[in-house]
Amino acid sequence: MTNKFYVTTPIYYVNDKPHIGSAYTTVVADALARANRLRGVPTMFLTGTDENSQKNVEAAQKAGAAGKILSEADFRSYLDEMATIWQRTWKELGISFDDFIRTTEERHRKAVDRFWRAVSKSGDIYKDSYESLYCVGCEEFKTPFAIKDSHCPLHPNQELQLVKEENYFFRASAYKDELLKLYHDHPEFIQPVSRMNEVRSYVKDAFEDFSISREAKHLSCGIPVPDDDSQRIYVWFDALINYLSAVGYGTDDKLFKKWWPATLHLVGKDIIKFHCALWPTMIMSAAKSDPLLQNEDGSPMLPERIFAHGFFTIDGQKISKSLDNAVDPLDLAKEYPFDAVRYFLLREIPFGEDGDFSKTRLAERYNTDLGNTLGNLVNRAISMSRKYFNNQVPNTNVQNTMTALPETSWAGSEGMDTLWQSVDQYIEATRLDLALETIWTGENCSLISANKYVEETKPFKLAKDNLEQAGIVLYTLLEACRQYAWMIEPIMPNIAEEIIRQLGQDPKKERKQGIKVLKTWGGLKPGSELPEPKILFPRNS
RNA sequence: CGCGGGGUAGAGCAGUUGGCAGCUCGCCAGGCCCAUAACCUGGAGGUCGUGGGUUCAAGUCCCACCCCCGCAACCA
Repeated sequence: MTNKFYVTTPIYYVNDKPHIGSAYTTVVADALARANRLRGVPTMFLTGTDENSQKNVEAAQKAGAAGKILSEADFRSYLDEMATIWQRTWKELGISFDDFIRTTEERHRKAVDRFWRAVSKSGDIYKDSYESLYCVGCEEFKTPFAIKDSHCPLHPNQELQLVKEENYFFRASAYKDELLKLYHDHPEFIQPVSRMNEVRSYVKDAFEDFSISREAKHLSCGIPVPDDDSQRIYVWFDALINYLSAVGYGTDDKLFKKWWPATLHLVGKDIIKFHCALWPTMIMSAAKSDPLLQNEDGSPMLPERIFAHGFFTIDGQKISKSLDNAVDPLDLAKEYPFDAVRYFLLREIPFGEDGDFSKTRLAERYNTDLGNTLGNLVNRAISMSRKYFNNQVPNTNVQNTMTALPETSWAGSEGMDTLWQSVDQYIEATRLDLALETIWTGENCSLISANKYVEETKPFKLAKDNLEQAGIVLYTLLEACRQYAWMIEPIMPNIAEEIIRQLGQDPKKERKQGIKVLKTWGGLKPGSELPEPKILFPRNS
């Protein structure tokens, strides 16, 4: 692994505001970014908007007054407005993106220009007259192979359009073998495995050259082809390059060298072909003529990993506007602390699989996992300490708290180390669901174990006849809570900080000490003040 | 021969490299009283879709079959 973490989400079309699906991708990226930052890894987290699409034009048209012709300025202000909405939504949801790229920005245009010229110099762009069936739904030309009953299988009720025009083509097919070799040599390149298989068979059977431009007269947006103003770059060819332009390709070589290649592209399962097949071949080609895209040995600098996550249904049904079941993440944030929604999204769905979103289930998880198990543990530990130890963390010898009291199942500070190891391992594997599961119900020092430890030792009784032991147990619980807070920080940043504050510590100061210190047993100072606890997750009926 | 997902306790779901079938909710019984009617223990409840096969051992691998869900547009 490299010593930096550059993670991306897809750039989103701005034909609508964010819904729970795009929020999911973005929350996953955010949690991974936070986890890496916490671990001291230099992190770049990129998200943004895809603005050069005909779909956006249509949306802008609809948003405007009926019958009014959309002017260039109208479109631009629509894009600005939507981009603002997306950015604001992410901020309200606590998304810690480091950069937000818009494909209408100058820096992107420059990157695309440089990239196109590089591919062209490599001899992989040619002009050809093209007559083919075009699916407006997919925004792509369909090969005969991909057509069923003279319709696109993805959009069977939409007529395919017969388009005949001069276009530029990208010689992707020239890289087919190199691509297959990449899959073979780097099985981790595409995850989960099922997607790798899907992509591989697509490349083997149906991978052809891509048409990468459209005649400008058909489009009211798009980046002009370098040196040919009559053509506009096809939206996908332009969009993928955002991952380069955001880190300085074409504008800032030094910055680019710092961040590229991307560590991880997070994508939805619907766009894997573009990311897993087209994108690497684009780079392979450009790299031949652009040293900036080459590794030291001259090989192309490809992204390290692409992870395709699944889709949500809402109460078992596909997200659809006609059913009006699209869930607005901002609405959810009104009903629950958004940390709770983040927890739900990341805990509920095995990463990479499809999953279901239901408010009932969210309420259940909120009350049980969060309120009963975590919130209650923090609350009872602090309350008892305050009650029996003068509103302080028991002033006990930390050494004595590293092992459990006899005849209990608590695994001690070693168990806590083991828990950290599992958590780190799962985060590394992008399995946040498993990381959370382990923290909650695992063998070693999970939240459940901690609650059990209370039952086994009964500190509320010990306080009466063995105050020293009571102190040991309570210190153990408080210190465990401190560590739990840091374990869940990437997933629930606000709650984590709140727990730290309730333990009488300053989250910012603690964070500065670095992960190694945070993980070390005994970070909580014996005898320090404990403020009155507040309910972390008020029960919701 | 379209594509994809799935069939595991009443409900919702986990089950990495095959090794005594788990989690949450609900239900029953008990304990506890520090805490958010929260916490802990025990119990009932599963022929892991069906039929074959490989293996000392299969929910997990192989083969066949059955059933369910999504695939106009909006849409990750």
